Amino acid sequence: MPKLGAEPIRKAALINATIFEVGNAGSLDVTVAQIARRAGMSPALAHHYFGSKDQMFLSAMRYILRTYGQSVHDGLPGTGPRGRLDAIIKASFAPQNFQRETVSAWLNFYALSFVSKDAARLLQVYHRRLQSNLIVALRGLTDRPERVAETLGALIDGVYLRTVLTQGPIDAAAAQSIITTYLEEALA
Amino acid sequence: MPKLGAEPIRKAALINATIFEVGNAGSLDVTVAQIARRAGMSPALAHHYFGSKDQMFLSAMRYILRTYGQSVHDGLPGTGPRGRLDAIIKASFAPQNFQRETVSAWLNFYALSFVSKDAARLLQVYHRRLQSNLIVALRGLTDRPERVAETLGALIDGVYLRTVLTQGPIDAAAAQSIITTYLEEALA
DNA sequence: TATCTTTAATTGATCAGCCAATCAAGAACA
DNA sequence: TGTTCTTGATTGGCTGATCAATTAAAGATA
Repeated sequence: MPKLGAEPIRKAALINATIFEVGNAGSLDVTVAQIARRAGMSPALAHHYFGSKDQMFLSAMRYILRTYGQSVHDGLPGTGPRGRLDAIIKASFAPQNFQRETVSAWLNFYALSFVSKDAARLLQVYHRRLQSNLIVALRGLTDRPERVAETLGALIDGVYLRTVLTQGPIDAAAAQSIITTYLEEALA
Repeated sequence: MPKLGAEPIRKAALINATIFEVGNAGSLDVTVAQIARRAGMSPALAHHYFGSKDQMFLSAMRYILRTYGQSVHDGLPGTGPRGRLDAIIKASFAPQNFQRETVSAWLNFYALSFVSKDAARLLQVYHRRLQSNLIVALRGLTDRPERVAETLGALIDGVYLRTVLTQGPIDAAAAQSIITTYLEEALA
């Protein structure tokens, strides 16, 4: 039943399934068959659309990074420098970013980026953009925006990681409050 | 040629090989055969000593955490509260912790801990101990040691992650300077 | 000392099953 | 007709794991 225009739908389903399965397994040790089955199609079709398992991983990673970048961008206009800053922080701790599977996939892709040139490049692009956003937002709030941006970026990553790794329910508010407390000290 | 007392040697070799192979692959998608070959023995022997692939992963993780905990403990006596604090920070950014394979394995185990109860427990133990060390060291330096310890712990993780993910040579000194700058602000 | 027994170390052979990937071919639309 | 979509069948190879069998050391016996 070849409904035309299936490609983007199938690809999206496969990317979703990839993130889910990777998150569920806690590692990249998942099979194309698993992913394809989860996405409701045959393994052959998955290969047809992505060519290889590696490409599926990369596309999933691209999707995750794009989604995050988009959520930052959407909140960005903000009012004044401090508004911009808060928008970035808020986006970083949005509920969607705390979904188990997303986080697990994220971590696995981090690890992958040590080895895969493509993954490393993707990560670097996202990273630089975030950093540049932070620096712009910090101008006018401090006389060393680069330095504060570096610390703030690392702190966001660290707090995010710990929040997510800590067992029990996720407390996004507590996470954000650590960030804002730091900012109050650093911008004072 | 059964030289008695081979067990600890073989196990150590396997753990080393596990970390190396996981780090090299950038994921847990490595085979027992790969690991065993790297450790210079047959896959059967690897199974003989560890029972299963999962147990090999867990043992490798245990080893990494123990090594890190030991390096903190070794530097700990320190002189006064600030000495203790610096010892912990120094240990966290010691050269051994920046080895590619170790970091990659670390990240993969983080991801694994979402799914494996055993891995999660290991991580929690290490985490709590580090946190408690930080709090003790911070007493007398601030009137809210818990709060600062939380931020500091997250910051160490974040800075570590970014240092390691950034392409090019590793600048441990720059990493440490971010931490100390934060401390100067927070303890002022 | 010589021989027997026990035990640890080690592997090759083997298992059923799954792997990623390819391809030819069928099915449904334009 | 031609294009897109879809899969079953198939490929060669690798998977984790088990087990029986071999080797050599240590300990016991005489």
